[in-house]
Amino acid sequence: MAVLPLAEPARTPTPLGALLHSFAPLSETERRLICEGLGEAHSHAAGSEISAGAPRIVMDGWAAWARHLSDGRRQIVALLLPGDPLPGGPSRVLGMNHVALTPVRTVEARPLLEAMSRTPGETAGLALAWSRAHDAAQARLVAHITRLGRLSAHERMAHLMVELMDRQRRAGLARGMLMPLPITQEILADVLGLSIVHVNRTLRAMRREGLVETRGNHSVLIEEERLKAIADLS
Amino acid sequence: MAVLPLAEPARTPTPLGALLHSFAPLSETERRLICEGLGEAHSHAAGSEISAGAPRIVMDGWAAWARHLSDGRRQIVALLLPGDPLPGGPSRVLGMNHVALTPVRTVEARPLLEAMSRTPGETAGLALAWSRAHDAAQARLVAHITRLGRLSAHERMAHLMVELMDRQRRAGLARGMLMPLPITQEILADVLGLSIVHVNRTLRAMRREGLVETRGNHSVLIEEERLKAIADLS
DNA sequence: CGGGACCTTGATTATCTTCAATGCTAGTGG
DNA sequence: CCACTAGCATTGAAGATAATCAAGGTCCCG
Repeated sequence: MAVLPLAEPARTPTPLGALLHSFAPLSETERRLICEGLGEAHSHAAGSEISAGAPRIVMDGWAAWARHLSDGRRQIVALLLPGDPLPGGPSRVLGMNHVALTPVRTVEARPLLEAMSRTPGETAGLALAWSRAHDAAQARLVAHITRLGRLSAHERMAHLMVELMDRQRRAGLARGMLMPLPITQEILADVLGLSIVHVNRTLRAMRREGLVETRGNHSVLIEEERLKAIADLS
Repeated sequence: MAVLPLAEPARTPTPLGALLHSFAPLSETERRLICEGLGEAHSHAAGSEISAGAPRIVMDGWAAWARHLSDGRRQIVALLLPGDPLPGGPSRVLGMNHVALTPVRTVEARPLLEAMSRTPGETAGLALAWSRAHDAAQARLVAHITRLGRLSAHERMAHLMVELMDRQRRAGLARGMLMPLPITQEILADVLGLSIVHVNRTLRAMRREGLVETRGNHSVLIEEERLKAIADLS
């Protein structure tokens, strides 16, 4: 049996690298840039607010972009998974803020962005991937609007599960039909615009139908094709 | 009585000019550019789809950015009012499309965009206004998510009325508390994620409370402050 | 072992949709 | 001028969906 070649150092593919690579093929140079050309890291406790003066990237854990109403209601506008950028600028506009949903580790994105603008010739693929990732984030906002406006609770849940599977598969975080889901039902409720009780009942019904299956430590196994059918996705 | 000075030709302020001016003060050169530097015009019949290969600007009438589900349900993601840009690129992504809700007149935006990149020195204010208008559109998407996810039917309607008043006031289309509302209740339902019947009942209740008052030809008079209070807006 | 965070469940109520008519108004062709 | 039609608004009744209220239950951790 041949010994596996070790000349190529085992480069642990980070979620950011995998995610960008899923949007456009990256050269060796670009992949190295993604692994090494990142700024200062920072850890955020679960539940803490992430003040984003400069653009950062989520490396580990889940965060969210949320809006609070004065009576305590909360709507999560977007979930931020490993590999996703945290918009850097006017986050405070309209009562929006970033929250760490689990313990989160982020890094500064500026060095990467500067490298991209400094040597555009060598980072064309990276720029394309970055731009496509941005478009995908925009498309997710639009999908979220449709989900909240026109889908029932079951459909919303199915739709979200499919979205999360796609995103985590791109980032190399899902294996087969199994993916992390490290958030509470209360957070799911704030994403889906439902009450926590109704999220619980919806999940119970879906478990009974064999659509999702909780697998210990904050992971779920999903029946992707059936969920897609329910969510009216191709 | 002094004769009004006529040296300055009466420049009818277009909605586009007024809207951009509301985001950043514009020089005389910039205002002239907005009036004269626009591309080919096109009319679209009510109900027709607007295929946007190149970026265009709505000059008159209301359009929408909509997504259709396979069973006929429809969600309007954004309303496009006079002065608003129609995103030019990947509109077909994810089953999205542009629809004229009333008879609509649009013009090509390219000449204006080219003028901005050709003479950046003379169009700094215009560029700032354009960028802020873009940010505002993004903020509206986020507000729409919160509206659909966490507000009741009454709150949604109030919130939308306040948004439409603000937008039309900026574009010079509202006078006092009176603004155009040239869309059917069915379209309102597709914006707000409600059934047409419930929109009707919600409007009736709001009329009875004196919050809105229909004024003939597709116009409404609103009690802005009370609506803001209902919608949890400052 | 106690406490806290999270999940689960039943009972009740509120909100919203669906179904089915009816009315209203403007445009159309005889 | 007048039926006639189409599109839109309105309303009642019934039913589905989701929220709220109120208890437990489970699990982990100090």
